[in-house]
Amino acid sequence: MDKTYNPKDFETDLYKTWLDRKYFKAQINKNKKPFTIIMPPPNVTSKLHMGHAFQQTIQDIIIRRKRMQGYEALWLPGTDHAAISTEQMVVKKLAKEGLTKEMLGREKFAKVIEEWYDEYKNTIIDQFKVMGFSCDWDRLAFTMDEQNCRAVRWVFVHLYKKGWIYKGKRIVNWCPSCKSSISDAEVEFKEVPSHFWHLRYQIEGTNDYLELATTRPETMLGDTAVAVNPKDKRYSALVGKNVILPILNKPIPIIADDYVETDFGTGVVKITPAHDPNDFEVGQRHNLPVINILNADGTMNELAGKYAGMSREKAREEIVKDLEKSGNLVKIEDYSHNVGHCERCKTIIEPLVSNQWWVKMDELKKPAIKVVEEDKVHFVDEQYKKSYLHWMNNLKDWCISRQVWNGHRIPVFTCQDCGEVIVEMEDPTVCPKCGSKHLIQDEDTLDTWFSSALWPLSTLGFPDRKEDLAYFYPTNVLVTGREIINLWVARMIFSGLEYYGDIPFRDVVINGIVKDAHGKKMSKTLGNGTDPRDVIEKYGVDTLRFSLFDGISIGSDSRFSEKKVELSRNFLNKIWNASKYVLMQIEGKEIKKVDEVKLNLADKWILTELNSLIASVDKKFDKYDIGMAESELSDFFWSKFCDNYIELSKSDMAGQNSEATVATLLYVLTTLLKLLHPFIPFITEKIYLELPMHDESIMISAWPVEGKSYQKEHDEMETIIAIIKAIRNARAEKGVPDNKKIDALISVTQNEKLYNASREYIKKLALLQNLEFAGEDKFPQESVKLIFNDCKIAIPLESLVSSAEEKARIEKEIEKVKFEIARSEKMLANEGFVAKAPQALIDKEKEKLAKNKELYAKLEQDVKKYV
RNA sequence: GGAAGUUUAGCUCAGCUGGGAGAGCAUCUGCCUUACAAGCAGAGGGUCAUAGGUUCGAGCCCUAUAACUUCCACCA
Repeated sequence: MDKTYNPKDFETDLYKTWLDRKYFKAQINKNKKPFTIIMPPPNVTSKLHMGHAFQQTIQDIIIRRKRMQGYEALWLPGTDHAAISTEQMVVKKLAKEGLTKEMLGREKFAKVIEEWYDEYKNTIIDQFKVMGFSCDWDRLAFTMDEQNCRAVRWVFVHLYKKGWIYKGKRIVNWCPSCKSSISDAEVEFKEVPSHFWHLRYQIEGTNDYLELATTRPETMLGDTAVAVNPKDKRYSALVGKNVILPILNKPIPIIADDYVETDFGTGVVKITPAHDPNDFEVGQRHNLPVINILNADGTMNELAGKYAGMSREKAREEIVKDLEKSGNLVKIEDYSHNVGHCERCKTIIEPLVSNQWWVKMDELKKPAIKVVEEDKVHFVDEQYKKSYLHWMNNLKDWCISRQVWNGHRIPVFTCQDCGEVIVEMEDPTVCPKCGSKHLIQDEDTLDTWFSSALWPLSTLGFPDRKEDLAYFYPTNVLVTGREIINLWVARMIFSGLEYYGDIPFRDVVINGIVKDAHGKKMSKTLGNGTDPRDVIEKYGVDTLRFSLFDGISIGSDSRFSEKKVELSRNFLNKIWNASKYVLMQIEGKEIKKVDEVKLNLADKWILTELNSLIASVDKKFDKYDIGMAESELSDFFWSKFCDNYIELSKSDMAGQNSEATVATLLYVLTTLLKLLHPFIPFITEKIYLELPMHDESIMISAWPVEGKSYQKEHDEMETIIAIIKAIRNARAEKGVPDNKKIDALISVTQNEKLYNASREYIKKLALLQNLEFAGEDKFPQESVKLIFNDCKIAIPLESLVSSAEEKARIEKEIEKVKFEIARSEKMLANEGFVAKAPQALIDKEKEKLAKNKELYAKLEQDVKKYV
């Protein structure tokens, strides 16, 4: 083994070996239980960032443990085609060459997109491989691959025939920059400082005016009514009359509708059905005309008269000016309000009426609500269950058409001759009704989430192959971010239920966000992100992986800092060195198993500790509490194994029974490496392969289970460790430097055998030259005396200890014990406590009291000698 | 506007169905002890956000308040 830990030397090679030996492969195996995770597909064009490193490593940790536990563990990877953002990037690239997608036409454009995907497809995957992810790469899927296209087509046809997909005019969120509709879930609301423009519309046939306020004055061109609340007495006489719309000088009706609040603004609302979702509904109720005044790119259209062709911003300016000129602008107030922005390009969303494809949600959502209510799909963090249900219960129909070219094209064909609409699995060549060959496919493509919703199904072969589905589906756990619970998780749930008849996954783990050292979200624009690739370059993959999980809970946001990376590096270095030490100790020795040797006290202690560790780590894993599992492992490794056991074992190695120590060292180290393997796969494999008695790889070795425990010896060893600590403490307090070995005397009142067996442990760890057994009468006056329940220890320190000092020290000790006794007595004297506290607790308290009283008596006796 | 989460040592966070406040880092002290100075040993450091309440007993349960974070809705 190399002298220093240098991950660069072996990480890449080990991964190659795992790939060559096909350890990540999973296939139907009737002798094993399956355990499946489908990877949330990153965008094809993305590069590894901290979010991926964190979220995907969670899955790798889970799947590696399950594989070791003997499950047929499948982690199925894939990438997403990210239709709109890719299209935007490609369009931008084309623009540099002076081209537009229209110049290329649909077919050629699709080719350019494909080339783009081909170019980027492997970058993210390669980086996932560097991370050590144990995915079954042979199953690598893509949301635009053939299987997905088949699944999308099947589902579209299925829903269409059921009558759950329909085309309809509705208000959509229109992004003038993407030139497409986007779903509600893709709109981000941000508080924007703006104004309230107070306008006045003249009441027809009078010189009176109605005053109303608006945040979007330019939409007045599309006004087809003004509305008041039917109960509002101020205006009730006016309902049914008309007002004159300024600029256009045309009459529009005054209507009454409950939607208007009497106490907000002036209680009068202008109604623009084409450009506001609420106004649209009001318009429907009152049969108002719908006047769309915008083009797809956000400029004003021909219905805007003299403003046609202006941008919406420019039009607003001009209209306000004109209203002011005509005296119809009453005042302008500052007003800050929430404005919808496109999640992708941050452009302000323009609500407008258009003809789109929709999925009816009323029936789809019902079973999807039920399975979550009944915890068949279990949100590991309960709070997300609530928010999921809230969202689902208020779910409206889903707008699935997008006006971009990239993506799954809507498979609806219309016969140009007879108007027949054809929706089938295969593209039609002739109209089945009239035989015409004049068929035209719908121009739109589907929302990316339409295909993502089918991900757990399509990746396993839906709708064609059923064997993998039968074995690996439902998958066990989905690990994803909270921002896509509604966009994605919810849609996978109703999709799985409707199209395959079963839930897509049992557990949903929502992971937090990795923030920077100051708790700020890592973002490209702020430039505060740490690039995981830099960390890997400098410290290796294991270090990065480890640093992401140390002491965090995966559901809450965590902070990442180089400091944490260094701490992780230190721990991995510790593992390396401890392993090096173990290898040195066992070299050339005959190696037996722990159940074949006569174990020493320290061996029994660490084996017992190890058993509780295994139990506790398993428990944490099963709760997906993997950050805590990791810290517990590193605590154990560093403090219990290295600082305690290895140090204790040094004296046993020098003694008669070193074969037990050798066996225990190897067994404990091997077990710890296995437990740590899911977190840090490379270093654990590297060391594992250096150890004797290993299998062909740690990643396919058996996950540890609890062995035999030795509670009595364990507790005895704990006593000895406490004594060692007390001596060390006394040394430090008296200023004895560690490089000075001293002598000590021990007087044992009971369990002499234990102290005989532990003498070397105490000497070695408390840095003693000699530890003599002697009667208390032999204790020199000038010494530090430590009193325990079954022994007393004297450390003669000559000039370092004066009687007065030592007396003061013991008196301090007495005070402490007195305090303890008082505390116990007070508790036990409390009638309420004795009456209501659990018996076990009362007994424990009584026992403590007795022990402390005994100790107190001894200390009192001792302190008298100093009078 | 509605909801959720967080608030514990200087920093990052643990703290189980209520039963003596924990770890790591940082700080201070002593050690290059033959695996490791990226290390070892020891020490100091907290009114558990605030105010009430329930209880024999509250970091934990209840109510209110404050600060930060997030999600949902989108009233012109």
